[in-house]
Amino acid sequence: MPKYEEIANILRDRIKRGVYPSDSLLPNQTDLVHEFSASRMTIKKAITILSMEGLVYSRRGSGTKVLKHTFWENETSPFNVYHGLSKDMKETNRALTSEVIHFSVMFPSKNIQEKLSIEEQHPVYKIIRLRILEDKPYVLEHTYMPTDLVPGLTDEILKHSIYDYLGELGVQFAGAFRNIRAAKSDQYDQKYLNCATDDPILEVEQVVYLENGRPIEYSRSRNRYDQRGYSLLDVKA
Amino acid sequence: MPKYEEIANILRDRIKRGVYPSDSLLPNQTDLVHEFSASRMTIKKAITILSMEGLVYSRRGSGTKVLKHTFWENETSPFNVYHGLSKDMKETNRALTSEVIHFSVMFPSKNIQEKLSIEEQHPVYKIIRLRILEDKPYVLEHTYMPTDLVPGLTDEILKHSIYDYLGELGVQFAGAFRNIRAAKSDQYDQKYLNCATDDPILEVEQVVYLENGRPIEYSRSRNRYDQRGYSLLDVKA
DNA sequence: TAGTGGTCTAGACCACTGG
DNA sequence: CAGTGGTCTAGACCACTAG
Repeated sequence: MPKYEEIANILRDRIKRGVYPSDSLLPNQTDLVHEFSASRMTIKKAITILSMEGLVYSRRGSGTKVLKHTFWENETSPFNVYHGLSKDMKETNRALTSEVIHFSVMFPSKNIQEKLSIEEQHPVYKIIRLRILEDKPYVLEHTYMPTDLVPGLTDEILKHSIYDYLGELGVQFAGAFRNIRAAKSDQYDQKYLNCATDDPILEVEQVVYLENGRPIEYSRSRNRYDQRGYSLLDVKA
Repeated sequence: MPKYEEIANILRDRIKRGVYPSDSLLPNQTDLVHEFSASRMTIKKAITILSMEGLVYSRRGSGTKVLKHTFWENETSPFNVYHGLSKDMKETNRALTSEVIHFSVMFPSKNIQEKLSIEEQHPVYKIIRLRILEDKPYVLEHTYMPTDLVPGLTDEILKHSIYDYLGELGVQFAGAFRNIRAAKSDQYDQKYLNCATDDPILEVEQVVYLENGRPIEYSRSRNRYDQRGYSLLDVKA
């Protein structure tokens, strides 16, 4: 682990423990340089991390202030790259199971071709899974993945975690692009998510990219409106 | 403007013009050091910006690759800090008007007190505005702001842009925290957004923070589900 | 093994804040 | 004015990738 991350971890810990209380100032960077035997560039990098997390705010001339973070301190997700629902839930110790509703191989439609940047002859998996959280229907996921990027996908894997399997394959992610919107529930949603005809759906459309820039997943997640939201933190650059 | 931003701008421009095509490699950092007469740390910082924007991806040992960015290249919003709807729309040359439905001063409820980190005796503005985009109802905004942070707010200002006014006051923002969810439309929504009883709503709940860490705005934006979505880009750190 | 990007340093100068 | 954080440099070492 890089030194700047270690320092960021220590400082974050002090903030959470109240060693540096809300509205107080962090020690100035030169002091931190001495404490951690690091260069100022390194200290600065550590503080930048905390600043991206919304924990502190630095201003030229006046110092680095610890912000009140009550609003998001008990958020589960650290707003970072997607590792699949299974991992999310493991971290919070909530039982997640999956029911495979559909699993096939097909040639991609125009839309899927565009989203996954592939040609018409390039086969893809089509997967529909119902994710069940603590015995209640949670999300209905429609997923498309190029077959060559995920060799050996089986029904058994789908019942557990695709992302665990991708981890075993040594796949590395670069990032994801998402669109979030509200939608009316369709018959599929009503049947599997067990929702009323006038219940809305929170749809998250997502393309996940690999390190080499190739899209590995295009999916639409249909979430029960009363079970799932999306949180995000925007920090001035 | 810092040197690393200037360099990032030049590189971004070259990528968008196709001087560095998709899937090709950027010149290595030492070459860029010579071209821009900068240190490697500065070049690295410039590349980090592009990487945060999802334009390139760097890997130790193999170089920095230009990614395909067709999926989000025509996105309007650069996913950064909120500057108000008015500014968003000015940039895309779309006519936005506002109808002030409610404007009053009140003492905050428990919920508002928490969200704005203020006491019960601390008065706030309560504002309800209907934003109309190109003659069609777009968003119904319920907004609360501490009165002392926004002195001299008038009906006239609300008809145009709060954020323009805050700019005049010299207010500086630090960031925002948002929750996004789907919801059923209520009578208010139906009346002002002109939507059907079974039309869903995309609700964005938001707290905007100042540089000094004080929340300046708590709002709930009720968006017509067929007119507005939310896009975001997640990049591996 | 050669070439790449990631990290780190020590020191410098500057812009800004606040008394 | 003194003290703060923001930027920048030149050079160094290391981790990783690929031929």
